Amino acid sequence: MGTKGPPPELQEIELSPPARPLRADASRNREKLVEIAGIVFAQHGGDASLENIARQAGVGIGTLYRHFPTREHLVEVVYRREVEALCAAADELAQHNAPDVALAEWMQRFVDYIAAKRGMANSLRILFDANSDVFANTAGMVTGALRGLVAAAIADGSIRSDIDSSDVLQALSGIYSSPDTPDWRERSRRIVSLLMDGLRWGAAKPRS
Amino acid sequence: MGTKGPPPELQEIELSPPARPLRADASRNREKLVEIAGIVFAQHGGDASLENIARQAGVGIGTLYRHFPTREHLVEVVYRREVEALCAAADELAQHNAPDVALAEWMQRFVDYIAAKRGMANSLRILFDANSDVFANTAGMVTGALRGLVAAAIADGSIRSDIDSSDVLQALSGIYSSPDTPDWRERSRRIVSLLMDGLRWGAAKPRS
DNA sequence: GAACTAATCGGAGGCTCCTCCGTTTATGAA
DNA sequence: TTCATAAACGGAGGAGCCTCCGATTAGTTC
Repeated sequence: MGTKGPPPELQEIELSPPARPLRADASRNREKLVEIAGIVFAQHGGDASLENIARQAGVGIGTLYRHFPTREHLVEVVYRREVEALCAAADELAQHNAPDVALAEWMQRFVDYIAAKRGMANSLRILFDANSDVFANTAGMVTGALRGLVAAAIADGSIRSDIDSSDVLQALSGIYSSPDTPDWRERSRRIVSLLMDGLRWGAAKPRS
Repeated sequence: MGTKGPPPELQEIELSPPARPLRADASRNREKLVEIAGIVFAQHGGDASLENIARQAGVGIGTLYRHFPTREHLVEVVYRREVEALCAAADELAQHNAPDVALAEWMQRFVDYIAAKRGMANSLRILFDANSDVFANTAGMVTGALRGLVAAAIADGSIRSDIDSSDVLQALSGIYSSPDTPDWRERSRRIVSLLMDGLRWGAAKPRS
C-alpha cells in the first residue's frame, strides 16, 4: 500500500507548465472551468454546450478554448483523476490474484467505469485511444495498465501469447457502443468473458 | 386503387409510403438528395455538411430535413443497398462453408466494410445498432444475418451455446473504433479471430 | 380547364461550434 | 509605485444544426 512518499515519475503536464506558473487569473479561471465542466458533463453528458460551461464559469468562450483546445481536452482533465484510479487498481489486482483473473477483473472494472459515464461514451473513447497523441498521457496510463496485466498473464502461460495488449483494448472498446439498454451490464460481462476465453484459447496452461 | 390495394403492413417505409405515392417534385428532390449525399459522404465522410448537400441538390435545408429527419436517416438510405449485399452474403457463405468458418468469414467482411467507410464509422454505427427503432429495417438485416450464422454454428456444435448473437455484434463493433492506423486490417483480423476462439471455447465439437 | 386543397418548398431564426484578434490586465523590473 | 509588456480575456463572426411556418404548387375534383 503506499507509504512511499510523493510519486517520483512523470509530472502533471497541466498543473506545472514548462515556462511560467500560469497567471493567477488564468489559473483561477481554469480551475473554475474544470469544476463547472464536471458538473455540467455529469448532468447533460459529454455533448453539453461548451458555451454554456464558459458562461456558468463566468468566462468568455475564448478563454475556455484557449485552456482546452478541444472538447476532449476538457473531458480529459475532468476525468483524469478517475482514470488514474482505474489504472492504479490494475497493480493491486495483479498482486492479489492469478494473472488471468486479474486481467478479467480489470477489464470488467474498465467496462463498468465506462458504463457509469453513460452519455460520455463518445468523449471518453478518445481517452482510451492510444492513437491520439494529445492524450498520450491518459491513454498511455490505460494502455500501460492493460499491457502489464496481459504481459503477466502471458508470462504465466494462462493466456495465449500471440496477441497484443492493444488488440485487447480495442476489442474491449466495442462494449461501450450502447450502454443504454437495461441488460447492459450482464451483456458486458458476457462479452468480457467471451474475450477472456478467446485469450485463453491455445494458452500454454489451459484453464486456471 | 383498382387492384388489391397496397401490400400488407410492413413494406419499405421509404419507397412506398402508406397513403400517396409522393408528389412528383418531392420524389425528384428526394432522389437528387440521395445521389448528392452519396457523393458528398464519400468525399467528406459522414460529418459532411447537410446544408451543403441540400445546396448542391438544389433544395432548401427544410426539404432535406423533411425527407430525412436525421443525418442517420440519410445515411441509411444512401448505404442501404450495400448493407443489403453484405447481409445477403451471409446466406451464400453459409451454403458453401462449415458454420463456424462461415461465421468467421462474414465477421471479417463486415469489418472490412466498415473499414472501407473510414470516416463514416460514427454514422454507420447506428445502422448496426439494434436499439434504434428507426432503423429496425437495416439494423434488423444485420442482426438477422448474424443470428442465422451464429445459430447454425451453435446447432453444429462448433461454437459455444451460451452466447447471444447480439453479444457478438456488439463485440464486433469495437473494431471500428479507430480504422485509421496503417495496421488496421491485420489488427481487425486478429480481433475477429480472438472472438472466434472465444466462441469456440467450450464448444460441443472443439476445433473444426 | 379552373378551382381547391393537401403537401411541399425553403429560408429565417435560435442555438452551438470554434477561430481570430483587438482590448485589458497581472506581473516583474526599475 | 510606476511602467512595460507578455499573457489572458472575451466577444464578434462565419458556418453548421435543426425547427417552424407562411408561401407555393402538384394533383384531384368538378
